[in-house]
Amino acid sequence: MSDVATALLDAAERHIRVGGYGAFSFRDLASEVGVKSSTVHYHFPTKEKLAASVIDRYTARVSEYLDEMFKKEPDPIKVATEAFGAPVHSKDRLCPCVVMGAAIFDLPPEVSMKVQAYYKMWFDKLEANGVPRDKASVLVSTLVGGQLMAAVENRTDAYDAVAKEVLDGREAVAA
Amino acid sequence: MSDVATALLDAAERHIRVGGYGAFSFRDLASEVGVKSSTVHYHFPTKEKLAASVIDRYTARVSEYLDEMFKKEPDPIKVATEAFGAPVHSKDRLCPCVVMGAAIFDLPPEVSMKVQAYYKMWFDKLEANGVPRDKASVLVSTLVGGQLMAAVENRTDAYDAVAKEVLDGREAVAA
DNA sequence: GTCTATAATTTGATAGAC
DNA sequence: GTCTATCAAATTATAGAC
Repeated sequence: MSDVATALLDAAERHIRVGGYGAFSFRDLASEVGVKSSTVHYHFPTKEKLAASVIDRYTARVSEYLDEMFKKEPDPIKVATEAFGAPVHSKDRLCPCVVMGAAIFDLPPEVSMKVQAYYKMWFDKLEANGVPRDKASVLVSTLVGGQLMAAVENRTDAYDAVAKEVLDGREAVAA
Repeated sequence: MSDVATALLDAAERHIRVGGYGAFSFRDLASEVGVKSSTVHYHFPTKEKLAASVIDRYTARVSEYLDEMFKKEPDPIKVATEAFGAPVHSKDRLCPCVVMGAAIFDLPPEVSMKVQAYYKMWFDKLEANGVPRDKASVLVSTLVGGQLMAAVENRTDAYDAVAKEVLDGREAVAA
């Protein structure tokens, strides 16, 4: 992957985190990276492929991050609450798959499949670490909602409250 | 409110539920209602005002619905899980304020304020029915996430599982 | 209130030179 | 690989006739 292609994916991911698939144009990315829009088309033939590449790369990155986390922290609930909290506590604020997930029925097919694959990655990873599929679905839903509401309310601690509730509930079950 | 204006709001709301603010144009609405795009501008001067009117009307509708519900059902958790479940179990599938909330930083100011006002309405209504503000925030987050993930997974029961968890948790706390 | 017509801009995408 | 130049289409919005 060339430096330009990487920079284009970075720029696209930033825009997607803010407003989803419709929130960037080839010219936006080009001007931010310092090339022309035809150069973007050289690296990514269509917008659909570009967005799919963004989510693909993002999924791989989070997957690796989770593998690292699980080596140090055996509690999957703690890992999940921290992972979904990371964008909230940074300037990114929202996961690209939360923003795009809300408009899943409006996405080009390749992109919606990649978004679904991101969540499947999560469910597989949680299952491999002892969380049954149905519990994983509820857990991810809760943290996704926390992320979204922290953005809407513009309060980091709206997410933290959800995370605390999840962690307390786990202890209650474990006890 | 004229019949045409109402039909335009209906059409806009349908599109927003699928893909948010960017998912419709004046021509889309016009052709669906059977008028020309300039007629849409007669009723709503700008797209921002139109979207704001959609959310305004939606908030008022849900507010009335909640008042009705609370007359028959005193348990606010049950009311909330049913209310957020309604779009999931219909062809609407997503609340317009869930879709738009995910892209809150990308919305025109008037629209993002209306979306925030929708959630404030929820918090006020829950507080008036005995749910403290911080608990309300966690509850709404969880149900919003359930709605979003039911769409992503394309399974109604992804929401139902979240709703069940919320209801079971309430009983545990109440016990 | 609704129409025709159009302005001004932006969009995704392509052809072809270098 | 990157550029200039361009296309065809779509967008929000306005002016003015009826």
